[in-house]
This record gives sequence, C-alpha cells and structure tokens, in this order.
Amino acid sequence: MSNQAATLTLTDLNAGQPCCPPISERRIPAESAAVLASAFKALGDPVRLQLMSMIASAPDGEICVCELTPAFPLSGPTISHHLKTLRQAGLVDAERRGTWVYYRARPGILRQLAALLTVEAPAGS
Amino acid sequence: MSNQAATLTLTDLNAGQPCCPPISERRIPAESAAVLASAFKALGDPVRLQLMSMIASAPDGEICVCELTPAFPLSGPTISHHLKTLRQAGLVDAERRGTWVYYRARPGILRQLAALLTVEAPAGS
DNA sequence: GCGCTGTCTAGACGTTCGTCGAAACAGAAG
DNA sequence: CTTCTGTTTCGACGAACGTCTAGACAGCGC
Repeated sequence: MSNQAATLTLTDLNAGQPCCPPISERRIPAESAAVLASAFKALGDPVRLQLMSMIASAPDGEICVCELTPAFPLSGPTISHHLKTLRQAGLVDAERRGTWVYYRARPGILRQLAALLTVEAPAGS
Repeated sequence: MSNQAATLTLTDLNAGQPCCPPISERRIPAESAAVLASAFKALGDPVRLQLMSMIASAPDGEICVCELTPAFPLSGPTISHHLKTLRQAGLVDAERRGTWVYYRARPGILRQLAALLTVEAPAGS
C-alpha cells in the first residue's frame, strides 16, 4: 500500500537526495509542490497532527493502534482512516506483529519538511 | 477560516513565546493541535505552497499580487482567495501601496512550524 | 468629474474530506 | 474448527474546500 500510480511520492523523494531547498530560497516547482503539499495536507488535521505527535514521541519509537484509538473521542474506523492518510503521505510506517499493529514515524520525511520551512535568521521582523 | 473567534490563532502564538516543543518530544495538546493544524492545512495546497514559496523567496522580502497571479493558470479571484487563506493562517502579511498590494512572509511562524517538525539526529536511518 | 486597471468580496457549483455504522479480514485462544 | 478481539475496508452522509463568474471597491490618469 505505497501509493497510487501518481507521478511522485514523498517516499520517493526521501529515498533520494533532499528534494528541495527552503521555500525562502527559491520558488518550489509545480511537481514538487504537489507532493509536498500532500504531506502538509496530511498534517493539516488536528487529529492527524496529534496522532503524528504521539507516534513520533513514542518511547520505543513505535506505538500500538490500541493505544492511539482510546486517546480520541472518535470511532476506531475513523482513527484507522487517519492513520491510513498518514501512511499514504509517507509520514509513518505500519507493521503488524501478531494481533496488534504498530506505527512508527519516518524521521527523514519530517526533517525534509522542516528543512523546507527553514528561513534564514530574521533581518527585520 | 476554521477558527476565527476561536481560542487561539497562530499569530497569537507567534506574538508570544515558542508555542510547542517538537512533536517528537511529547504529544501536542488538543488546543495547540487545532491552531497548528490550520497552519499546515494552509500549506496543504500546491497553489498555496507555491505562493508561499514565491512570497518567502521574493528578493525584496515582498512581492506584488500582480506578479503572483500570472504565474498560475487560475483566475484572479482564486489567487486572491488562496492569499486570504494564507493571511488568515498568519503565514503572510499584506500591505496596499497605491494601486498594488504587496505580500510579505512571516518568518517567525515558518520557524515555529519548522521547529515543530524537527527530530533528533537519526540513529539508524 | 469620468473611465481604466488592479484587487477583493459574494454567491454558486462540483469535488473532496471527516465521520459514522456495518461488514470483512487477521491472529490468538479454546 | 469455532469463537473472540483487534484492525481495516466499504458505503453513505453532511460539511468544508477549490474554483468560477459577476460585481464592488480602491487608486491612478485624463
């Protein structure tokens, strides 16, 4: 379940070199913008952002769905849907071990997004 | 325009201290998640991401709408709508000087979002 | 004043998103 | 094999989004 037959995916970008310089350096090309925007869109929901945070801050680097679901006043399928969105955006990885499924963050992707938003030290403001 | 008269805005967060530690350190509280997610959602559209990039990378720190609009195969009102979204998310500032309106990035906000996505140096990956 | 250009607002339309309940799938335990 | 629990997929519905056209507002020049 990597992704559809789209042109690019964030995972592809991560596999290679750092995809883009910071947005303050030069304009993002249209193709990269589509891929990167999909990653930001995945983070653009409060539930998913908290899920991402819980996964990224898990003590062992991974966390069980059974621990994520009860943390929100939402149904199981809804949480699963959000996790799928994060998965398709390339932000997290899932692995089934026996009965439970464990989620793990992809630090490389997060670092790329952070680098994209980096700006030089402020001159005026 | 999800949270107009809501509890917080990203601009408020920026005015004060750094709002949140990186998501890899601890789980984002629900209130902060709502504000931060709205910022990521604003960046979650290819057009807006490119607009943001063009604004942030403008040589003089600001750029005229008349320069942004012809860069996309979209109508003027549509571009204006996207700029309004970026404005309401607190990511950019607008100023009218005579006939033209100039947009300028808010580096502090971008830095906060970048800091949020920062993760420690990779152990294995 | 009048017209012209640039930008934003208002309303409408089709698409996408977030949520749910019901059902299907995967493993573990009797 | 049967049953039970955990997780995902499937359809459906209302809300939000992205886009458009038409109109309104702000400055400049005649």
